[in-house]
Amino acid sequence: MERNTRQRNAILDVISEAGRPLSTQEIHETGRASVPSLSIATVYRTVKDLVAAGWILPVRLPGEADRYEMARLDDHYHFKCSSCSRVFDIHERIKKSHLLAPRDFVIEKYDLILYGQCSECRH
Amino acid sequence: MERNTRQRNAILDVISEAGRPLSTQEIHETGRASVPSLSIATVYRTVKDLVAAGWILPVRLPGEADRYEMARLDDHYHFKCSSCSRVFDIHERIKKSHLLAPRDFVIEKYDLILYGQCSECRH
DNA sequence: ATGCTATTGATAACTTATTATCAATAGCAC
DNA sequence: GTGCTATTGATAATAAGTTATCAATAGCAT
Repeated sequence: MERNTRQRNAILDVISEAGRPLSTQEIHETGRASVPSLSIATVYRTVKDLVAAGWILPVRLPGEADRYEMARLDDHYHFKCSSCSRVFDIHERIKKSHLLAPRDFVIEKYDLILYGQCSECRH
Repeated sequence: MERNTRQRNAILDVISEAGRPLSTQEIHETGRASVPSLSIATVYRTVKDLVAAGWILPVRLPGEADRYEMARLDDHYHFKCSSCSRVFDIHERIKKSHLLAPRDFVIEKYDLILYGQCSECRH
């Protein structure tokens, strides 16, 4: 990541303006608006570099390819719309004391994923 | 699933006695104790049939192959041990009212996955 | 016990996501 | 503007999990 290319700028712009985790396909399609020649290979390469550099984080859902979003410090979880397949960030607080396991298990972290209809699809 | 074979009995026995979701590898390895010739192809075929018949359910974790457990009616969630990679069922109750999303989102279901050290690995 | 055929075991083929390859292109220091 | 070389685009290759193929085997009805 030594040079400042149109492709990299486009990819980081797409991710930072999305406000939700994007798949490599979504990044590719949206990025082509500003760089029509953008290759899926470049998306994968750049995403990999951005993760390594700590700018973005992978969002993993069961049975699905990774999505990516800007690295944030506040913890949050995710909502996947069953209709449009888009994933949204949920910033509502959840009390960790409600996440229970048997007393002899030590909880280090958790993943909470909600599924349902997003505001645009629920009609 | 017309005939009652040693392989199918072994596979269903392994899953029903495990008490936790098993990967196809775990089913294969454990099943070989009773049917040494058991093929991984038979494991996949039988698991597929058992899911279709409603006897077992797939348990999906982010970035991992499906595991399988007996179909149960009570809802529960899962705990994955970061050390031994085994997944356990957690039957502690969680109040759904604590799972929040923006008011214009409709929640249909959720997945909660805890990660940490199981009782055997926490030492 | 026999015969039909569902099932099995071994392995090739496939799938989907991701990475590697390499000639052509384009940042950027000069 | 030049030249060096990092980066790109197109595509082949890879990886891991799962499914298909097919001859050999083994349930089970008779």
